[in-house]
Amino acid sequence: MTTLTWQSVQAEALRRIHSREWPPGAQIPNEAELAMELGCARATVNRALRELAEAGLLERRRKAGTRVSLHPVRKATLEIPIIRKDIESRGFAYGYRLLEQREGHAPADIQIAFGPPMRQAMIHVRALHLADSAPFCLEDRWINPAAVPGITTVDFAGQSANEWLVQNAAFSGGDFGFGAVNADEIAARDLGCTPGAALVTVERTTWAGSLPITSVRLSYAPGYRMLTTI
Amino acid sequence: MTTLTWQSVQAEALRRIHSREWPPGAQIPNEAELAMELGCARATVNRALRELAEAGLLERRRKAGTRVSLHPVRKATLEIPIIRKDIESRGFAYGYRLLEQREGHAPADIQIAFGPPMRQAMIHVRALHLADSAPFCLEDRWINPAAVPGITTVDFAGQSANEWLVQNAAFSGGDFGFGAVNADEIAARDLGCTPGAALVTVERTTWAGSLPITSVRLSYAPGYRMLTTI
DNA sequence: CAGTGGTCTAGACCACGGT
DNA sequence: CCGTGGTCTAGACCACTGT
Repeated sequence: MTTLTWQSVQAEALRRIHSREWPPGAQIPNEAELAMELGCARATVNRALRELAEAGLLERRRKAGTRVSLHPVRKATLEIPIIRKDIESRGFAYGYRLLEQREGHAPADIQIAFGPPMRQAMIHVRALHLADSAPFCLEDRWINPAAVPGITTVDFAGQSANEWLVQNAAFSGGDFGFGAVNADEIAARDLGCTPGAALVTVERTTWAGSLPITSVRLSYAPGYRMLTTI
Repeated sequence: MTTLTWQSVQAEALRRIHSREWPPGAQIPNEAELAMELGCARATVNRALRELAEAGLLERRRKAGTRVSLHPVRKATLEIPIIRKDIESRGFAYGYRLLEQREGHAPADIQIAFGPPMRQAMIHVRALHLADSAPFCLEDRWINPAAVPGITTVDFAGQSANEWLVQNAAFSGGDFGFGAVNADEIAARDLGCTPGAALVTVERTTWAGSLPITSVRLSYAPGYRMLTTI
């Protein structure tokens, strides 16, 4: 007998879901029964179904068993690469230009994102990422110097704050937001687009435990799209 | 002795990564060694490290062992709820209005998204999703009737195509993209915003195997943001 | 209380891919 | 070749939760 892989068990479960053999809302056999029916160990069934549950196709609860989701919440995983990698993977040459680096006090919306008011001056960095010499992405970043010792002496003219922080500041997690804005005069000038153009914006605040490290807002040149599969 | 959970093994691994005990780029002990050191089974170590590898923090290769990623590609998971659920979870009352439903031939960009040219007429649906009676999201959808038998007789005035399809068309996967556009005259009128306003757009094409089912473009009213954590 | 999923274990075999 | 991760198995105990 050929031993089943968890992938084949998962494929069989997907087939039954798609064929309506297990219709939406229905309860499916429990792990022990499936293992016996398919001829594999329960752990294999568990591995297969666990992933489907994580993907939102199944809902599992102890004692209540496993059901096919009525309203599957599709989950798309976005990869958040370093901007340089993003540009290079699109087949362009990467370029970088520091626009501004100074200390100052963050505007209210950044302070709110950081939670407790930061009394210390923060570091403000504005930079432009280029793809084949064309503006690709405008970076507007605030860094909490208290979270990153030694940062006040770093010059971000040669290396982007993005990459420096990845290598020098261990972070444990972050918030991530995504939206659209009309380019203001300054962004339009830096990105070489018309004022009012619709820009994709990505905002990210990263933390080391409960200590905010940095908050960055990326504005992408018009036409930028993020792609993934579900 | 208390048995370790895979979560605690994972937490210990994360601690070593964040503390630079396992610095970026370094090779870490193999599974058998870690299992012995921590006092658990190798399968437990495997489960813990596999998830970290999936998250992009570790890179694992047979024979070569496991290394801490130099440039961790953070992966953010976006949940793609049914629009009604999205609106309700934001605390608004959901409303829906069908704007247009007819048969016709899709524009070139949709046909390209669908791959092989669709010779049969497709169904075009335009609808508006409302949050507390205010326009929230404009839906522009093309449906392949060959993939969804019986759809030509469905009236989407009462139920959104979104929900009808979820319940009646099994799909196996899809492409997902999002970007930003300036509202054109029509979108501005339907969404009640000014022409030129920056709108978040989500485009999704879903498939049943290799058969395209539907391609939808959602344009969200100004101010919409998608949020997640990494 | 009892059924179900969640997890751990010890051992085994195998696939991949550096060397 | 052979070390390493990937996976399967059979059995066990436990945590949660519906009844």
